[in-house]
Amino acid sequence: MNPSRPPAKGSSREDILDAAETVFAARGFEGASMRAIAEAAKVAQALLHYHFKTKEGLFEAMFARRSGAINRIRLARLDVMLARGKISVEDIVEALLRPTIEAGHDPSRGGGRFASLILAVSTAGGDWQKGLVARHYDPMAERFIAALMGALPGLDRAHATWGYLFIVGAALTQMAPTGRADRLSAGEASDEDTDAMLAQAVIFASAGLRALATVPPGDR
Amino acid sequence: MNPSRPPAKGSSREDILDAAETVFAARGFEGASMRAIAEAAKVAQALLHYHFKTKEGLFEAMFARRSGAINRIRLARLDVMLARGKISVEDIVEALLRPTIEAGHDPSRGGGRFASLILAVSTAGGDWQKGLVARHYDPMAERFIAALMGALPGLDRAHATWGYLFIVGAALTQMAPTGRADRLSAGEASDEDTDAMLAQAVIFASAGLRALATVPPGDR
DNA sequence: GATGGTCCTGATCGTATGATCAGTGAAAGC
DNA sequence: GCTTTCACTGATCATACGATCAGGACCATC
Repeated sequence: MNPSRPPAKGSSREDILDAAETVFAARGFEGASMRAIAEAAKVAQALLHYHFKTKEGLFEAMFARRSGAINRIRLARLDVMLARGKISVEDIVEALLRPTIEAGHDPSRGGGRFASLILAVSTAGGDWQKGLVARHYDPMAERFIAALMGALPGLDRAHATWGYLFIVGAALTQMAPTGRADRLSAGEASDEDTDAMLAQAVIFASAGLRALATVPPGDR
Repeated sequence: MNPSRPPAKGSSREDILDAAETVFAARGFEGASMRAIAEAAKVAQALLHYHFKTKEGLFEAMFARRSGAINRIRLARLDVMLARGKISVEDIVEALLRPTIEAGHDPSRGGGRFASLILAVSTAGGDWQKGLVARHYDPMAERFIAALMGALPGLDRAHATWGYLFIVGAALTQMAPTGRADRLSAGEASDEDTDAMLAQAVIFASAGLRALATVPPGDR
């Protein structure tokens, strides 16, 4: 019954991570079951525990793999721009947002489902989930916040932080294809068209940042 | 053991909804158990099924109660402003965001935890959860989108929809007290200070909206 | 050709879950 | 005073969960 050739070495581990990504994104951490992931990966359930020990271990491995890939691209883009000298806010925002959208390594759909996962993790109450975000995203976030302050004189640390968080929140919530944009706009906007969404997000966020950078005398 | 006076009639039903709000917000839909909710409400677990039939029924009842209360306030504020004539974008954004923050009816903490819940529901993949958002939020959303278009000539339906969604996404993700703002800003911003956050959000969002309203000739 | 290691499986464990049901006590209606 | 209705409970059900375990297949190395 087993195919005579075992496939490329170590492939089942990646298969599990792929399946975990799909199932976790669709049903959340608690909603996803090890059985469903194993079935999606077409391996025995015990193999998940063999590779990742616990459900949390599997989740973190999957989370680290994908977020690491995205953040490497983000920082690479940022470094290229910084090396070139003067940067526009638009460039920074685009470097921050586009890699997440393009992160879908399955050809069919972009990284929208992973976006919901980040969102769920980053707004969750649990300490473990907070730790995940802190470990895997904070270092990258600090570099982008610094870059924003560099590009916009007048933007202090507090405002740059709020700006960064607003941008990520605004964009992340729109990456999952929920069909809500289509519904509310009577079809004139669509969350399937991630490129159009990103273009609007860049305009929206950049203007918002510039406004935060020019707070009048009495701010708070 | 039972107190001789049964408390104010129908109070245990509200107690259950209160407890459900707390537990669902802290652990998510799948992570929350009927047992934990019953314990928090200090009633027998079977009573939850007596009042709400299923776990989904309980969730929807709790969701409807809280979102209804928030949206009533939102729309009331909007109507007052519309009746007064000219409206600023800032007013609309504030009318949209502040009620959610102030929605905490427990004195200790604001509606931050409920914000995570909306977020989880609105980005979830399940059809049932999409339906929840559509039923309980879309009518209110459409009125605010229309108001935005009224206040900003040049803002068409598609852009107003994106703007609305960006605003809600940006603000909602910052309402849950995760401590992330404090961390990233080295203490100069805090997500405990929801008033400061809201002030920044209004500045950020209003500028973003104005930018979306003044898209040059070649848009997309 | 035995040994050891790695990848992988089927069967099974204890537990926690959502849901159901028969029944209790008290108020309301007649 | 009897019955009906309502709010509520403790006990229990079937199921699905995460995790574990003993072992099998394969492939090196000696």
